[in-house]
Amino acid sequence: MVDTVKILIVDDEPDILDILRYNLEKEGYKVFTAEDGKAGIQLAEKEQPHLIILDIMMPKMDGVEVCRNLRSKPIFNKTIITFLTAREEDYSQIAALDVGGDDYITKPIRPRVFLSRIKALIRRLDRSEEEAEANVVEVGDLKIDKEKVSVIRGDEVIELAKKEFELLFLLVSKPGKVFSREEIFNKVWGTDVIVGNRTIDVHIRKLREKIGDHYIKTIKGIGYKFEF
Amino acid sequence: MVDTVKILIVDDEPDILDILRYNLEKEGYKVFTAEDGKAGIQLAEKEQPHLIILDIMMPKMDGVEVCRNLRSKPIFNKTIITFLTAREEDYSQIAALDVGGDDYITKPIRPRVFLSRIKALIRRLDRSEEEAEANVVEVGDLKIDKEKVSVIRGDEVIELAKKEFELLFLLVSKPGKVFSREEIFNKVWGTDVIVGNRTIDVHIRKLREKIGDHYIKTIKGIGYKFEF
DNA sequence: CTTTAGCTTTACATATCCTTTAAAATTAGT
DNA sequence: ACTAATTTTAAAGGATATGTAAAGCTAAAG
Repeated sequence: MVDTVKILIVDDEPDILDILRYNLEKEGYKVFTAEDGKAGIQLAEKEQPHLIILDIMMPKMDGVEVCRNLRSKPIFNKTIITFLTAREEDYSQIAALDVGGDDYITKPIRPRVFLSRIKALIRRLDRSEEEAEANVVEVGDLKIDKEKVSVIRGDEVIELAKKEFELLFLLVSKPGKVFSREEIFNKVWGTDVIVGNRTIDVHIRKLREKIGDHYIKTIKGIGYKFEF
Repeated sequence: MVDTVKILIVDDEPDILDILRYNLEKEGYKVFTAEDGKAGIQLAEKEQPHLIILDIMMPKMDGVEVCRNLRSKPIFNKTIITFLTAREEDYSQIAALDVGGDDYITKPIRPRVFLSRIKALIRRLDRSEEEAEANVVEVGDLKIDKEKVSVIRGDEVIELAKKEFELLFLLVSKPGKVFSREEIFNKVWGTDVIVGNRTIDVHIRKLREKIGDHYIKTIKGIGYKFEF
């Protein structure tokens, strides 16, 4: 369990910073704020917050760019990053998906909704730190056994290699969600390793070979998703 | 949300029953215990607990058998069943999952770990409401899910190609607003790409084909708008 | 030292999506 | 109602991302 959760907000509008800070501090979070991307990155490096909220539309360096910058550094591999975006502003939210954001929240901000959203994200953080995650995750007719690094379908046990397993586990963590290649690289390989861009495909292929074709679907130009 | 969670423990060692009961009751769960499989099944039928913890190694009827028996009855379809197993006996864990177990917990039991594990399982009970807050934009009878890069109408999932999705997303971002061709080009294709001027029309066509004709309206000589 | 398993790279085949084309249909203006 | 402008539509072409088999590499196991 994390005792005090540190949250960094980066937004060029002071009003937004104020209102978010007020709400988050009321819930007991430790809040840091920055008014532009550059300052945000510096502050993130200094404080290493658990969660970072980035406004997408900012002068100079926009949120997507900040995210890409952060995600390129190993320290921020596991940091939860969420975007703030006005619905009308721009549809550039699409780009945010490719960059490895965990979530996005649309303005106008409704404090109650906002908080419950943030809490859901924090829960995820707690869960991954908890020493006792479940050994078995079930999706559709597959049972995924973390301890055994294997998958069970019906009464058949399928042994997976480590990378294969991690890849599958990532996809399964949010069934239906499309994971971009960039996100997969960041989360499975980590940003400090550089591998050729066909590597993912080959692993996907082996996975499909082992567990069956229909679970993992390709979304051309975007990435892969798991469905059952 | 379930108010009082009922947990049934079946184990032939009274010491284990006591220690688990103590820990679970401390957390506010209602605990039932049985010392052999047969009694366990009877109690399960009477109390219909939310979660059942089965020791694998028991004289007479072992945990796997109990689980198989329970799972054959429709009432226990949704019940969460987890096994207690000594770390050495690997094979039985697999067997346990085959038979419809949801998870297994390895002995020796560490109370803190055990409890957080149980809590994780309990969370599954409530998950449907908890995770419900997906990130979708609803317009009319369409639900547009960015994470899944798909559109849902009724119970039908419509998969869109990347450009189609981006185009639709742009139009939907301001329902009613008329987007000029130029604007669409700039936002969806970007200013550095040059494509022929019929390209948009064709994409619009495919969109209409997939989601239905009436959402996207042509404003001749100007552009397109989304309405519902 | 040899073998093996897992991961990555390479190189070519394939499929899907995007774009273009051109004829048909629609709309607006006179 | 006729003409010109604009959009719709079907079909074909092309580009690019992905699929796939095979081989190379590396580190751990025997």
